[in-house]
Amino acid sequence: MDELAGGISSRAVANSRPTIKDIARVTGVSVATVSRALRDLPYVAPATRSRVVEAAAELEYEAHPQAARLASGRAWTIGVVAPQFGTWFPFRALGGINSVFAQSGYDLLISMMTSPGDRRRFLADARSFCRRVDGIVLIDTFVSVERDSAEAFFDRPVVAVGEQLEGASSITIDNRLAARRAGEHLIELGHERIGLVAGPHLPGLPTPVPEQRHLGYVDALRAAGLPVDPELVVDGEWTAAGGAVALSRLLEGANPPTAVFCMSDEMAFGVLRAAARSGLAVPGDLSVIGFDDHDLAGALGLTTMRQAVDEMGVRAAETVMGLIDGEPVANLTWDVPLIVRETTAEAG
Amino acid sequence: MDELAGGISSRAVANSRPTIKDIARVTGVSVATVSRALRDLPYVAPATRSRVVEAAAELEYEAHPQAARLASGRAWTIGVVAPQFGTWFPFRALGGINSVFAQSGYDLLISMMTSPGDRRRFLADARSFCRRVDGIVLIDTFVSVERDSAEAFFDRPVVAVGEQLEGASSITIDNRLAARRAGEHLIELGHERIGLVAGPHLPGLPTPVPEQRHLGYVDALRAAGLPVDPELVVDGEWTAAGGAVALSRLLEGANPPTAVFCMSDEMAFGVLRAAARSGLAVPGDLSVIGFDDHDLAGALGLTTMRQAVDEMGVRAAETVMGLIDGEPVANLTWDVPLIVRETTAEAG
DNA sequence: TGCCCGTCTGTAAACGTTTGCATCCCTGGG
DNA sequence: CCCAGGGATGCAAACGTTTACAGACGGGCA
Repeated sequence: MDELAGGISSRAVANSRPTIKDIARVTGVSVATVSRALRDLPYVAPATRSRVVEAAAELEYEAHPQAARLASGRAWTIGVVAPQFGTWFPFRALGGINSVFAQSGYDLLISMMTSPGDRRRFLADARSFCRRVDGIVLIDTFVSVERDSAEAFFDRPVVAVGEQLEGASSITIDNRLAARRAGEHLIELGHERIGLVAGPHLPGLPTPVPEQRHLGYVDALRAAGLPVDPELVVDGEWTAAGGAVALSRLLEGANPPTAVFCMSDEMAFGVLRAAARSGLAVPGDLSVIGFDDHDLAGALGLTTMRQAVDEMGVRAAETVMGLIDGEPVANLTWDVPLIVRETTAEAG
Repeated sequence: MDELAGGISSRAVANSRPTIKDIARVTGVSVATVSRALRDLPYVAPATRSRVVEAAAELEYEAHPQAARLASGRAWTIGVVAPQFGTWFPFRALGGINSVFAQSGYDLLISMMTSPGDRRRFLADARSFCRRVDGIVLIDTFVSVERDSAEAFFDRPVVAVGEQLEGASSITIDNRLAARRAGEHLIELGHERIGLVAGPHLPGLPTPVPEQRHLGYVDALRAAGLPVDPELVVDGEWTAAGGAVALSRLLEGANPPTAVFCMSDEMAFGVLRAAARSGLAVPGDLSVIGFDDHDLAGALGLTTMRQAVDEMGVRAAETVMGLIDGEPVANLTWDVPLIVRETTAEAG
């Protein structure tokens, strides 16, 4: 305890930096006026304001955020909840979100759910988390599976990325449609046997994403009058290593596919590598299409469905700030364009 | 203004949740005792403590962090400064750091420097940043280039990842030695013409990393009595795309290399792809070694020097907490083991 | 028996802002 | 000339904790 009190940081804090009181004394106005002047509120005479601002600069005044937060009742903090922090998606989204808040005066409070239990635990005592934030961005949290109303549960403005939630704004993509488009691209190239490297359910994360993309894949086949062969659907574990294994399994079949749609780029990278190892030329012998437009997809020439994650993050950040300022709830669907690169070609 | 005051969030806050005062009233003790009981401080009778804890649970009391922060003078927040947030390294480190703080009661305040100007701007007014944190983790910020003392400048405990800084703890790797090891691995396999795909200086980020790794590469060649050919050193832009271009340039030379050392795995991925495109077998015709052990390196079979970024992040987090609690400054050098996979082989 | 000391508890003053309300002054219209 | 009204400012009460300090109480020891 003593150490806590006497540590480096408290000593530094104790070396009392100037407060608005000091500025008030120096300029001869009240603290109220100083506070108003410094925050650009109305009802401050221009002359007074400039005197205050000058004095603040002179004294090297720095506002004390904790005090302001207590007094104003606003946390000036946005909570971000993201799962599987090891993977690419939430990182990118976080980058986009951060770029907005960095300039807005809001801090970010991040709650990352790495292990299966984390999500349940977060949901269990979300209240203390909510207490410290003014708004919440949910990234692929799939709260909607268990609760239908965000308003009541979080008691804060919420924007959900990846799902729709009653009482919350949302930014989603149409997974089913995007997957269908991916399938159609391969079909248009003349492929008739198309493998699907699917991502499984992650333990503790009740995402509907795999189903939706699977349905889209089936939609494409059905619409083209192609048979749907369950042997062509293999689990890729959402990882590159899993993707590699998945392709080998696909190639073991009696009638292997000439094209493969992967539910994520990371799995597609594994497929690409496994193809090279098996001596299959891509796209000569095998066409491959991914999903995400991962950082490395461009450099590796992977044809894919682009999920503009950072842009979605930026929009999510802007949306939650809007909600806080009273804007109405809105649902946004983000486009998922097909990016044709060099891993897909006409069926041989 | 009215909207701000009347918005969703402030209304929610205004619906006053129970405070320690309420607990005090219910249990019939003073707020001081409640505060002590709830924080497990000594000098509280067991019976009293349990009554308080029960009442808190009953009332669904949640502490108000802002108030505690103001009163205690501690921010209960750690600042993390990271550059180039688009790349793999800082993300991973952040994941490691977060995993520690998630359970420690500290929040994270992240300052990401994306554009070249960001770093200068951060350094210019680091004071307001420092003001709101109890300790700082610097990831590859290279403050040491311009300031020599962290203590004086930041006025907070600092741990630097990737550089050493007077008055701060540090977690670094020996870039020169690690690069030398990479070179030696290739030399041991019998290679004599070894290309170097180098990362350039990033604008606004004065890192000594490229030089160090370049020196290590030269060390290895010199120690083996091999000639150092400047034509074998090419810029790979730190990106996969740049790596691909770099390899093509290397192959254009009169006497192309039989092996390539890349200063990052991302560049190595580009090299791998360019090799495949040129019809070069890896490792048959060309050996490739990277640096980092990127998430995808394992799945793609890349031989590399492992930089255990997440572990370094974890250690950095623990270290900064230790500093806050009065532990002395310490410098830690992390090991960079060689991970042999499938992209390096005996020179043909 | 008296004293000291350690445990437990309460009182009240911070912590540094924000903000509702009251006040004063000045200007312009009737 | 008076009064309404709005701009500019000050006063003081929050905001919800933490913590220094002071008492009260009881037990062990001289």
